[in-house]
Amino acid sequence: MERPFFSLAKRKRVAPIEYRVGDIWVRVEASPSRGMATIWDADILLWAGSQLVEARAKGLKTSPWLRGVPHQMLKFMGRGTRPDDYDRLFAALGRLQATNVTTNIRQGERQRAHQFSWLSEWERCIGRDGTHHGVDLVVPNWFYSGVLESRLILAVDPVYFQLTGGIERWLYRVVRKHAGWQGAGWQFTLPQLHTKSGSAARLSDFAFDIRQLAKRQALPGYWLEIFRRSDGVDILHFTHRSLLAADHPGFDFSWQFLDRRLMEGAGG
DNA sequence: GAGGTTGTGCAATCGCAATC
DNA sequence: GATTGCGATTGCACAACCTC
Repeated sequence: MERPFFSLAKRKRVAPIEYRVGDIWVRVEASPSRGMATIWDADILLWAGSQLVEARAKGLKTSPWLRGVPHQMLKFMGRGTRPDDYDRLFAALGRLQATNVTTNIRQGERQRAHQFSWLSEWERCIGRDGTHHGVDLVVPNWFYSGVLESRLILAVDPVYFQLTGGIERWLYRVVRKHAGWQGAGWQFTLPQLHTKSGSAARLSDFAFDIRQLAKRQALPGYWLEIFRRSDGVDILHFTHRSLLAADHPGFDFSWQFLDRRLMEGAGG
């Protein structure tokens, strides 16, 4: 998810994402009518993954076929339950099904292209009397096996659903993956982050947004700092708050307990 | 000319009260 | 508890301007 698989914009995006770093490449193509799946649409995949993990934990039989109640799905994702929210949920399902991803990530030792949609299919279940019985959806086999075999979906962090900005959400995923429990934290140049994000914004706009996030310390549990390298390139450095020096203004030991609980939840 | 900052448009999202 | 209506707010993308 740290790769540019989703649009970070809330507006409809049709322009494809092209990403290539070293041997790894990703191309995401959107349906002209529906637009590209967004990072908010990806919440549905988190819901699907959590349903599969929960069912397995209860010893229930699982399959790529899932049935969801829209109201419960919206609650899970921390959304409202207004008519607009239901419409957005169905629009999101459409975008996930219509967005086409081609990549060579997760191909093991072989280098070959893998093409897929985020959802194989979905449909609203409406009875003869017009009553709604939820939503049926089928997740792709790679997603299904990835969730059950290799824990593709990490613990669903409630903090994540509270992040409203697309760049915020994406950066939080990057920071959680890379900073983790690294004592010295982790860092990327802003051009690197811009490329990784697939953002349609200009580098200068993107850099401005990142600076604002660092200024606001917008990522819960992590301390963000920006400094300029000798060659003039800006660097974003991030560290888990509980790993900062005790006299550091961003030090907060309480985050250690919260994140440990989340990680234990992920690990089972 | 490149990169940074500010302002604007507009779709998406939110807050809250009312209604079913 | 779930759904609806509506005004307010938010935030992404873009353009214009500024600074170096």
